Amino acid sequence: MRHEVAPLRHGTMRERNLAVVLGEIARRQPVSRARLAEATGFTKTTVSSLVASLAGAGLVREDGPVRDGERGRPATAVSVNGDRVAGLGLEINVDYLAACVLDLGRRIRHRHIVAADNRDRAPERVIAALTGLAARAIAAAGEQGLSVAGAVVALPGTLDQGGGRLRSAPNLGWDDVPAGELLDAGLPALPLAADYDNEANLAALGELWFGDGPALGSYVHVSGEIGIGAGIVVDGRVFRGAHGFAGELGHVVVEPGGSPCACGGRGCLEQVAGQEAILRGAGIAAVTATSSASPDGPLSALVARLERGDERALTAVRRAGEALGQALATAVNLLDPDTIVLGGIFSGLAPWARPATEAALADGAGLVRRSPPRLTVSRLGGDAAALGAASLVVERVLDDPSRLVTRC
Amino acid sequence: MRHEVAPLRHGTMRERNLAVVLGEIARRQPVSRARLAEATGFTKTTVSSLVASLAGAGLVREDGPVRDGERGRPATAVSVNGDRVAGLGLEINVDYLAACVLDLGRRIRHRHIVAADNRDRAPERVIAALTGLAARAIAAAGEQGLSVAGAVVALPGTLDQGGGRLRSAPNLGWDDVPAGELLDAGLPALPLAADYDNEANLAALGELWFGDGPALGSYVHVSGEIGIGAGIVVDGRVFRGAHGFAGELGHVVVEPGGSPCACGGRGCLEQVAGQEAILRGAGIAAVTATSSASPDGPLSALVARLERGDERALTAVRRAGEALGQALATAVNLLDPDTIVLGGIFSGLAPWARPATEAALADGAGLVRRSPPRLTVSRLGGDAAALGAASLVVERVLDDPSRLVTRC
DNA sequence: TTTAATTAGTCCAGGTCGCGTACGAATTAA
DNA sequence: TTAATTCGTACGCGACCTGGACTAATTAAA
Repeated sequence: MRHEVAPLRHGTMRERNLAVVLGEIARRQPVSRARLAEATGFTKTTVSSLVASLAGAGLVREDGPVRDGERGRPATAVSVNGDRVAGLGLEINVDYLAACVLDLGRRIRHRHIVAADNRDRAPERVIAALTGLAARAIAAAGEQGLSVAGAVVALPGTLDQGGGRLRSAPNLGWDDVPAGELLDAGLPALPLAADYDNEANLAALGELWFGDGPALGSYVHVSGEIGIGAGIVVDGRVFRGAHGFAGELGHVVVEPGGSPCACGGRGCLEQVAGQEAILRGAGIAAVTATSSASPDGPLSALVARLERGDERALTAVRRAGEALGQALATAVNLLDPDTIVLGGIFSGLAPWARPATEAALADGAGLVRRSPPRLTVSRLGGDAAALGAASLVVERVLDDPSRLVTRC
Repeated sequence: MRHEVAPLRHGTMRERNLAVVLGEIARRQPVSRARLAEATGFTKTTVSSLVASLAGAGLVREDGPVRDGERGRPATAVSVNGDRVAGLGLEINVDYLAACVLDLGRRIRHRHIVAADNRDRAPERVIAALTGLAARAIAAAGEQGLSVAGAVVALPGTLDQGGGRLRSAPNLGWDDVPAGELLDAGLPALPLAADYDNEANLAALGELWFGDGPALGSYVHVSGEIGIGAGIVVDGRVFRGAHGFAGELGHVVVEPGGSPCACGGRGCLEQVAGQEAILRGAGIAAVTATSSASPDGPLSALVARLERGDERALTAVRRAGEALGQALATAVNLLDPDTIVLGGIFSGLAPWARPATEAALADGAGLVRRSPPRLTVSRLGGDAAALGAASLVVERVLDDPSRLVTRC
């Protein structure tokens, strides 16, 4: 099975070269055409032509003359134009909906989170609520002179590759919902087709652009919520496996023969370190659909107990951290990342869980590599996936601006 | 961190298009230029020009007229020329050296395995022996009119990305050996630079071209020897992780708190299902460097006991199979492959180990995906990695023939 | 047997796009 | 004011794909 290689004609060449120059501008802005020519290897002529196309599409802007070196004619700096094109990120999660708009400079231009218990609500109604949010976001963007190029939607469950069909979302109580179709029907037409992805994958991308950034290298981002997922990012791209189900960290077995899990296995990580398991272990009543109207009610109760030194809570959280470290050690042996990022509930519990996680990680992923990977804690809030989704739109535009450049 | 996108000039376009046409020829051979034009979307003119370049380099051959449809002028079929260019695969392993030559049609033109206990032998001497094998292989290819385009070397240990520095090869007793440099010095100059990779990765590729082929989809290939490694192949390409250490299946923990492992952990898969552990469990004396002059001496002893129904041996092998299944379930949850391929010692032990492996796999990797991946057993012999290495050279030529095409 | 239809491959003009050199523009140093 | 330096553009060139016309080789029908 060979990786499909597409025929290259002049048009494709131009498209790719637009992306090359735009990428270089994004990386070095503000930057002169002369520097771009040096950096890319193109001639100044070619750079000028490409920049002109990009400027025509509003993707790039001239910033006026800038003295670069000591002598000679001053350069006209070119930068990514953050005031014309934007990306829309949407998220459906268990207890909220979120939308955010990012301009091409990845500045947040609009951000709206609506608390709402979506468990066992009809998918159609939830999706209608989301498209409403989307319409308001697009309008808000418009008021700032931004036109939205495309949207990506984060969904909390396993998706069929491509179509955006939500195969199962246990925490939502949804099963085999054609979320992609429903959303395609409800969203306005945009230059780029809408895309759908797992919440864990997009939260991981959010970390790349709004967390520690490129310093992360290749990393595994744990998004612990009621379930535990992991987004695997290699070289700036999400690793999805053959069918898009890669990164199911929650069902790595950490206690062979342990308590049964809904997945059919026994001793899965989720049974030890999932939100419900931790709360149960800490002696806090399990959350029911009705009792959790306030988003992190039970979690803040847990944190309160931890802060006051409650032994039972500490033990439960430490055990969860240890189990997480064991599962992560396995992931490190198989995936060899530079960094592990703890997100979701684990970022809030990190002060108490992290030592155990780090110890277990060092234990299990020691000598094969030189050293275990760095362990960092996410500083992102609940809508990390929406941010990641919007970032993905921005990345798509930067990676292939040709869709927005008028052919001449 | 954006994926580096290289500027595209006319030359690059031509290079890529040569690869497109050559790939299509390889996929459909024998095939007419007219069909190629349809399949690729190029005009007939362009196809003719590209085919002429490829033919000039000896990569492709005209096969004479062939009646394709019912009416009309008969086509001249074009095929990959298997008689001019070849790839060389080399392998250093614990108890043998191997070389093989593959023509562009992936037919084996030369194959030589030399049994030799390389444990604790000086790296320089082993590498000198291998370059001797290589010289003979290149000569044998020459006698058949084949010129060797490049070589890939399989090494049994963890490698630094790129340079071919062997960081550690515990089963060889080698530590931080500049294998790449030594081999570069000893091998004759070839059009393509020599490359180095882990034995497990290359054995996995061997499976792709000499085992079940594309039907495997994305897969994890287990190469159990004294250590246990896994080659992860997604979309026809090896997944290496950030530093090239991905796929260390042997150090996945299957018995938390179990027996200590050289890696610093406890209860690693290798401690339960590695060759030494199985032999110990079956009551067969552990292998020492001197006692294993005959390659699979102790293993065939084990198989003999299994065939005669020895309880102790059966128990050890079943336990190993079960542990392997547990580790693989974890790998499935994280990597989401289509298929698992059992290679190395596990292919010989499959009749006894497989049921336990399959059960454990189904247990741990059940409901998150629709079903656990297919489990198959490799039919390849010991030099799977050498075959994979030579295949990789062939794949490189097919993926980028421009190096061999004389610029005009 | 001739004629029309059909399919394969080549030839030649044309268009796109990057390359290279030359040149004008804008600025600093002498 | 003049020379040096650097930036960006203009214009001709060459690489390479496109498209239509043309030749070649064969089958089906008249």
